[in-house]
Amino acid sequence: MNEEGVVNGRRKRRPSLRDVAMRAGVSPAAVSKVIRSAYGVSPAMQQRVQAAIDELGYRPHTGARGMRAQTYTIAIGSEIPQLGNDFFTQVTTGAAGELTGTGYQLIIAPSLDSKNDQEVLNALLDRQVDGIIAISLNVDANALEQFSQYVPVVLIGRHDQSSNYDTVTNDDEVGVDLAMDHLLSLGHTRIAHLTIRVGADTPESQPPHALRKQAYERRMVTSGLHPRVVITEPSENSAYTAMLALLADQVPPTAVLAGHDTLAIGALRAMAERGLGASDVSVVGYDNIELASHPLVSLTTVDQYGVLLGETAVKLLLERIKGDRSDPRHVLLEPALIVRRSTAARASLPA
Amino acid sequence: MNEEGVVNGRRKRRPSLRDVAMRAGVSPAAVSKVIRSAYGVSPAMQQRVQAAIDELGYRPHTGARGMRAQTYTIAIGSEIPQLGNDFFTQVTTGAAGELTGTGYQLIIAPSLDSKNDQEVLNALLDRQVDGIIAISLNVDANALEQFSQYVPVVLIGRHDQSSNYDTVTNDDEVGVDLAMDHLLSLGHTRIAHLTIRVGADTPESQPPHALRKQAYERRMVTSGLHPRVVITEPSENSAYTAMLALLADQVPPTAVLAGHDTLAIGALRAMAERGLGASDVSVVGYDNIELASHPLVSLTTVDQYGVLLGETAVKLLLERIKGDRSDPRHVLLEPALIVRRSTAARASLPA
DNA sequence: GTGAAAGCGCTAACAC
DNA sequence: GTGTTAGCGCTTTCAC
Repeated sequence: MNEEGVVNGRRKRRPSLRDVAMRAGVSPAAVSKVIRSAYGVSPAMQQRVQAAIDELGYRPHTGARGMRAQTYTIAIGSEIPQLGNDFFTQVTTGAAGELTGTGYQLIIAPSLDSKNDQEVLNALLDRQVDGIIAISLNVDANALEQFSQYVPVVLIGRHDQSSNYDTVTNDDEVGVDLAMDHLLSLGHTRIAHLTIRVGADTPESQPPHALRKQAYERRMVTSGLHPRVVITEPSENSAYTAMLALLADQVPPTAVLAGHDTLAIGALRAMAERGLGASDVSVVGYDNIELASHPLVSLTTVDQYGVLLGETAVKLLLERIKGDRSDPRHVLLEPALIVRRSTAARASLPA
Repeated sequence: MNEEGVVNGRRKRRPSLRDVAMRAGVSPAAVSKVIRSAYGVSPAMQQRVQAAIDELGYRPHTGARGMRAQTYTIAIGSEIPQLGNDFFTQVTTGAAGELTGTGYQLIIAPSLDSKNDQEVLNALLDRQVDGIIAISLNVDANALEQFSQYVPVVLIGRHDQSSNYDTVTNDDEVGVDLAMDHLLSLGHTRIAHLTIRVGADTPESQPPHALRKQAYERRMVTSGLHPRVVITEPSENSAYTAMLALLADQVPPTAVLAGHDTLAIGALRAMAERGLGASDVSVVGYDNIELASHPLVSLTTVDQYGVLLGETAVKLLLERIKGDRSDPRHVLLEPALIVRRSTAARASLPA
């Protein structure tokens, strides 16, 4: 079990390109060409080299490669709490799927908290990744402009209008409209919006929650209704508390549009405690997290198609990496409304 | 916005150690010593070099570093579906926390499916990571022995008894005993075990689900009861279907011990549809995923303390990396039972 | 089509 | 204490 293995902590060296060249009796340059399947190698040479590679079990050293060329590594930067988010898994699945067979390896660089978000991107630059996908990172547009000078960057979920990096987002306006259409058609008029505080952002960096709020307000006004926005912390518990307050109001809403599913689920909990159902107060979320589909929750919500977002992000990166494109793309994908049991026609009891 | 920026796809080069040396008017070796805070640098030298580093915004090139020394990168290898698992997030949080301030960066290398699990580890070797934490990967003990000849490896959640790599696991036997104690004390006797198929493993590689099943069977037998094992696919939906079948049985169980929380939650869904509660059939899960604590679910479950597992794994890796240790460690941590509302005393209705 | 040689950015061994 | 040198593993001219 230990022959040639680890001897008092000293570790094995892997065969290098030189080793392969010597074994095959050819030059290092020839081997390099073969592993890159570059032009100018005879079939015979290809054979000999490949044989040596197989015999030695040779694999290229990514770090060394990265010094002259690429590392064949695409990275997703995100915060650790996001990892548990179903939306994140969807994006990752899409990205990994799109990369299969390309020779690129996907890695995820998690940041412990928002203070380290920028540092994580730096760590990726240090490691010479070929492309970066950033998701819900607390990094402003200026910093992203800087990063994108060194490596192609795609931002997911934010509507920045940068000329140096690309963005892929769902169309929050459409998503909100779908949700509002649904609630209005069910006869609701007192529709409140539960959302989170959004930092003072430049117009460059439009976080989704700001857009959703604007879309909500616009739609309420054009429908001749009064917007009612409730700000809460981004936790289920805060939403729960906020909803309790709303329900205790003199004129409580008959429907709630939540900024995202976690808030919606907090609201549902408050309703459950008060013994209220969907015909009393209808609730719509945003994101279609896994819990939303659970029969005990059954939340009507907007699905952003995370897998598609991930696939698209990778496509954009590969275009830039190959040099096929240098002008920015800002892709907007259509979301869909998933109707479940948390919404129902308005009960015609009170005025 | 574009001065010195990206010009038709060509990207900026970052300052190198040489650039810093020239700027400070010293030798590259001196700069190298400063950034590694090695011995033999005068305070004056340290000052000059640091100033140049700050002015240029210099950061070391990880790939180049890795050619002679380390990459200061620790990697977690896992399958994508696991990312959404709260247990995974816990482990990652623990690992990242333990690494803060050490200069090491944590990355996650996700494998799209179990066929690629070994390939992901190879990709990490190619990238010269300094240590690997493997979680629920479909890689046998032999392969891990091979990998651990090149880089320190810690396996989480499996009870392999390798002499070359370390393991950190919760004590599945204790966990099952805690759950069984609880169910037995509530008066349950017809206790079924819902679990997933486990590959034909060598005795070397004991996957947790095999151990949990064995512990369950042993405990049933020593209690004079008949074990009843139901195998299902590892999805909530399969568990749901399996549970429906169980409930339709002539003599349905009064309690179910699930191999993990997702199975338990599937079982709960089946019960909810049949209008059954905890006093009809009590359900215990394993892992304490976030959803388990949700008031609408409230699942009694075994908590493996994922954060602690992650911290421990990193400690073991750092010991090996520093060369402090070369003999294997196999750490077993005590889990705890979290009692919630999915378990209750057995209703004394039917015989 | 193939090989020799230089160099990517860094560290380690050794002069000074 | 500081600088010089060689070389890690690879790619890339550029001769041949």
